[in-house]
Amino acid sequence: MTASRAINQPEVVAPDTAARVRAAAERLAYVPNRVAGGLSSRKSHVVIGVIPSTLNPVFTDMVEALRAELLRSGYELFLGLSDYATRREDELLDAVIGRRPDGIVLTGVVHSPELRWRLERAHIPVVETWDLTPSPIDMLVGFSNEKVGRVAAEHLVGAGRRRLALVMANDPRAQARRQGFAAALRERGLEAAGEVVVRAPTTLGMARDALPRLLAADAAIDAIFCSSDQLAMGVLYEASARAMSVPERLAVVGFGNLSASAFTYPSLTTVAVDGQRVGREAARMLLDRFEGKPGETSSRPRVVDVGSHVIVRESG
Amino acid sequence: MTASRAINQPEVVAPDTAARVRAAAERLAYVPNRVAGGLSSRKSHVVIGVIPSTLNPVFTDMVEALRAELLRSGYELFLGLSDYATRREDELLDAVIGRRPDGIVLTGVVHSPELRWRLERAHIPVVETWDLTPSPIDMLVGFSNEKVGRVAAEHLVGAGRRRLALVMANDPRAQARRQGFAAALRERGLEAAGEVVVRAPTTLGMARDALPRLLAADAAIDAIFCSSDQLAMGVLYEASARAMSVPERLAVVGFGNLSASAFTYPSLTTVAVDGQRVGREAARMLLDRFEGKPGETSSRPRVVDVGSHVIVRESG
DNA sequence: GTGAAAGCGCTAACAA
DNA sequence: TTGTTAGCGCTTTCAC
Repeated sequence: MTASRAINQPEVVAPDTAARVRAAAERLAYVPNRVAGGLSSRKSHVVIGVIPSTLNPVFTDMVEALRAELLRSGYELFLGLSDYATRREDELLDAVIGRRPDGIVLTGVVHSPELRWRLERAHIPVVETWDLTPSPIDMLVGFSNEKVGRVAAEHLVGAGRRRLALVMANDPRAQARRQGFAAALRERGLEAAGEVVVRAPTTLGMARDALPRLLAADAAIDAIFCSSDQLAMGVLYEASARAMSVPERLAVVGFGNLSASAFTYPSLTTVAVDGQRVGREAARMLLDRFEGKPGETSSRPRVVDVGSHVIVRESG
Repeated sequence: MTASRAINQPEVVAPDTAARVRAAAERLAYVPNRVAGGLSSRKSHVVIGVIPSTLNPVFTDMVEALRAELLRSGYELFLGLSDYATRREDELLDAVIGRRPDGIVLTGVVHSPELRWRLERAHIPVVETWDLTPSPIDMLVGFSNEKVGRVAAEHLVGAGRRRLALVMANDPRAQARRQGFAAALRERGLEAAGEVVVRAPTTLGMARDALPRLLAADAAIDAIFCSSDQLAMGVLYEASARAMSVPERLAVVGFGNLSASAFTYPSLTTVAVDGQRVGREAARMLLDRFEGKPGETSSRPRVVDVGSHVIVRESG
């Protein structure tokens, strides 16, 4: 017990006792077993984040900010990969909950009912991210994907485009963006001039293939909205290969504002979300909860909408 | 105890007993506490992978293959981010070892001496990846970064290029590629016509900035080798913006063969490594070790060199 | 400032 | 097929 104290709160132990413990620990290359510690104290100092795939760089800013913020308060972040598959997410979260992390950060708000029920019963603080819903499991930091689609449509129509096409991934959040885009067009008496849906995880190549298909259906399309900057880059490359000038002949708008998007040529117009803020807010919500005395209601709101906005660059 | 068995090995329990346990578990939304289970059985069924950053997509294939292969044998993969910083890696690994995972997968072979000592003492199987070293901590699946640089230089010189420049990240593996490149040039009586070193984690923008700097130092450079495809894409964009034709005026070669690299325009010549194989081999080495009876020597070699090769595409 | 007792939730080992 | 005992490595609590 004295050894435990010497390591975790050296100040309450006599200096020479502490020194002796330290020396022994050093000699034995002792690494505390935090599994046992966590089991006993019911505190793991671990948060597990679940993202669909490391392939998608759109989550990078969120993850890095989340990690940095948690770290400052002595929490470690580990990542699980759900592979864009609901079944896989269920399995993964069984493992995650079973590990009793102090907090869980999820991407997306669409989960199986069983998962939801388990998460609620587990009494582990959960932050859902990257989308909005009227019925979050617990806490939520997101934005309206539907609005992202609307904003993109409004921007393109406002810029005089009339034959607008879509290249969309098939994940639920991308589909929400699609819906918003279509709704905004309808309100203006327009409709989409074409659409290609690609399967997540997406690649640049899928987007390159999409352009000729859209053109075959309607050779006069003058704008394309893609569900991610990655897809938009693919369209940009294909346009370049076909010597279709962007933005004169074709406007291209993406989503996510990847760190690369400002530096493509032409640079990419995109609907941006402040990923760092998502990560930071999520971390703070969790940290608030960790510190809160039981029964005390936190001052921090449990739902934050970080919004989104168009960043106009050269591509449209 | 019967409940424990009913959940973990239902076949050894009377059918109706098992059914009653299942029903109760269902009703209570019981999720086994794998922390306690792991503490007791000394088996966590978790492997922790440490990568520098989710930002760098070069590790994606490795991570996905590693995850898939482990999953098939009932192991879960979690990821920790080391941020390209040795100090951070030390802290992170204290947390990792403290969690007593069944295995650890590291990227890179350069670690602090204390870390090495701790890892050895912890008796947790460790696979280092993405590089070679004569003195691995335990197991190793990698390739020679030095050779990657050589191969790139040989390819470019073989293609008639004579004024070769470099855009390199400052991480140890990129620096090894640089050394190999320089050595191969020296052996041919050449030397690098310019070099820009950028700080990891790198961005496309850094590479765009690098091109004018190289050109200012030597306007006649005819080839650039970049330490990653990401940087190479930045150079490609900048060349495009300056209307420098690639590959006629300037050859560009990257490293990593990102999924995007085949689909850029012009498509990117790169030195490729089979990341999936790295992940698969690492997983199998670990699984072999997990299954091995103590004292039994595994049949699988402890060091695998997966090699690297040039993929010639349009950019050079 | 130090220590002894109990227990976190589970499983290994052995007994019935 | 089921149950009992002990203990994984630590922290909580309380006594000294």
